[in-house]
Amino acid sequence: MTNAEIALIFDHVADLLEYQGSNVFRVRAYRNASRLVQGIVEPLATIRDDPDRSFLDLDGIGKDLAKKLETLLDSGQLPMLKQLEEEVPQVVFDLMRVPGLGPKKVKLLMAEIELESLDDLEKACQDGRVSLLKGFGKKTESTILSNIAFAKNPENSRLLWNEADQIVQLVVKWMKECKAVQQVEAAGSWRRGKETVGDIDILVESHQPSEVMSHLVAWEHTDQVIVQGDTKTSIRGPRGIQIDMRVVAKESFGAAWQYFTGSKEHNVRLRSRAKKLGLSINEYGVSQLDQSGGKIVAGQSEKELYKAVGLEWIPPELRENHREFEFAENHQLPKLITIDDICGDLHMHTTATDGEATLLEMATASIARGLRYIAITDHSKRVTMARGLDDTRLYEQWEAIDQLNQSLASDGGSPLVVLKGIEVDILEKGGLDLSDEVLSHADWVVASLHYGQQQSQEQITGRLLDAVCNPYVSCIGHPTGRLINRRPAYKVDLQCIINAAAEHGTCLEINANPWRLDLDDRCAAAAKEAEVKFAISTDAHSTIGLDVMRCGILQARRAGLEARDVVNTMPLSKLKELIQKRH
DNA sequence: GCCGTTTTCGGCCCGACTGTTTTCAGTCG
Repeated sequence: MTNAEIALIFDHVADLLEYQGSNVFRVRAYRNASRLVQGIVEPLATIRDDPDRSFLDLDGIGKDLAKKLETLLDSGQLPMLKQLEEEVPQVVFDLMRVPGLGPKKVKLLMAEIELESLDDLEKACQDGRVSLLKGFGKKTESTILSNIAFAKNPENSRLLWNEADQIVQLVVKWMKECKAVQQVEAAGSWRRGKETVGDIDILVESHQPSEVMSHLVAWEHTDQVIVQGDTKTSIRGPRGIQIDMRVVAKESFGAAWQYFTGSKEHNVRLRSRAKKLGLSINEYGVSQLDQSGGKIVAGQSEKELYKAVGLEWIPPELRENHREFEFAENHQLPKLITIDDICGDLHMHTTATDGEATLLEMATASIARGLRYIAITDHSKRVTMARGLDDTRLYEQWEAIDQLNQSLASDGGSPLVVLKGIEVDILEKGGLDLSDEVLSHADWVVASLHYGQQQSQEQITGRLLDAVCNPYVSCIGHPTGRLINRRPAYKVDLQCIINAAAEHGTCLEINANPWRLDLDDRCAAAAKEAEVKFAISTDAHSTIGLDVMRCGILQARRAGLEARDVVNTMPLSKLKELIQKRH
């Protein structure tokens, strides 16, 4: 039983308990446990089998949950879940996912109306049967109806970060045009750089909140007003995404920005920390709990808010209640990598295979973006769909690269060095698509797995391990193969790959393509722990594709990576030394 | 269900908005 499966089970238990009206803190304990387990890369069985370790050492796991973990690992089942599932009909889960319906309302609906599907509820609303129930009215009924329609549309899922970013830029620009607005910042999961964004949070400083609200509502992209109050307004904007806006005064801006950035778990932890210090934090500021009558002691900036509870300012990308509090307390926060640290890009394609731009165009675009070196890594021959390169065509490309480098250098002062690379395919039967002899002449070799993704964990791990151990392989490309919202990762024992990469000095890639972004943050954090080095690469198939580097940077920051963890922050001379050392 | 240099029992973050209530519960973030 994998960690992900266990996490899912705990989350499911939490849903069921919540529906049954169980103690909210008990529900939270299961949710916390689910999150915790999800964040652990090594299999839980490893912890169980280690005599020096115990589940009880995990923060949030007590006697009961430790026992349940054992049961799950031993039997693959949880008797408690079986019991709960018998008590709660399946349709409840669909109902709970409708915005505006929580456990209480769902329970009442289930008790009063015979419901076996979401369609049944839709019909009941249309017939006016829902508005007759106690606590429901005409307004609630029509809200439910439109929310069901919204939930049914598969287009309305979470947006990729860069898709959300485009909308963020639009709405921020619009709000800045409002005269009543002093300051605008985006917050939420967009600011934390999450892979996907469910809604957009915008914070505004103003003395005239109602004018600010009207301005948002009047936006050409506003499809629907969900709520509109004195300090808070929510609308549905482009692509159905919900945009929440809060308006505060200057003295509360930092506190509100912190609150609105989240994550929820980070905020809960922060506020309970404040409480222990005799302080209370809300979105208006930090106040004293004692007899001073709630005197505000901080709130204008995030920095002073964190300082008030004895912490260094924590970068948004780390605010997930993982280890950031421990780091901030001990002045051990990582100095997170920034886009300005990047000197090169070590994974991109050209028209020689499935890229849209020529070698020269990619080089020119890279110079324009301030890069000092790039590696051209087209596909190898196994990737027939992309017209992958065989030995002959690869050598031809390398000759062209030599010539390009010469002409770049002859222009006086070489702005860019192009490395001779290849994205060599990791074959289904094991081994690589090109010989060691050929690979030994490359400057940079990315080894990636594209075929046989349905194989067993043993097979896939074995194939990747062979590649990691090959001295001519510089880096493993997109190490899990997942496509966000489209395709899950292939089955691979990543901890095993990480350990081998650390031992052999092979880099692991953080693929900056917003659909990929693997290694993800938790796996990258585990790899950093093992002292693995990373390459953050765009895998660009066009000149525009080079611009996704910032998405990769965000993922790296979420993993707590620093410039020194990432090889393409190095000057070329040092990078070459590193590659030579492996051969 | 977890947790403890103020606690092994009694806490567990805090506030806005809506609809339907006639003072607030439910939901959301």
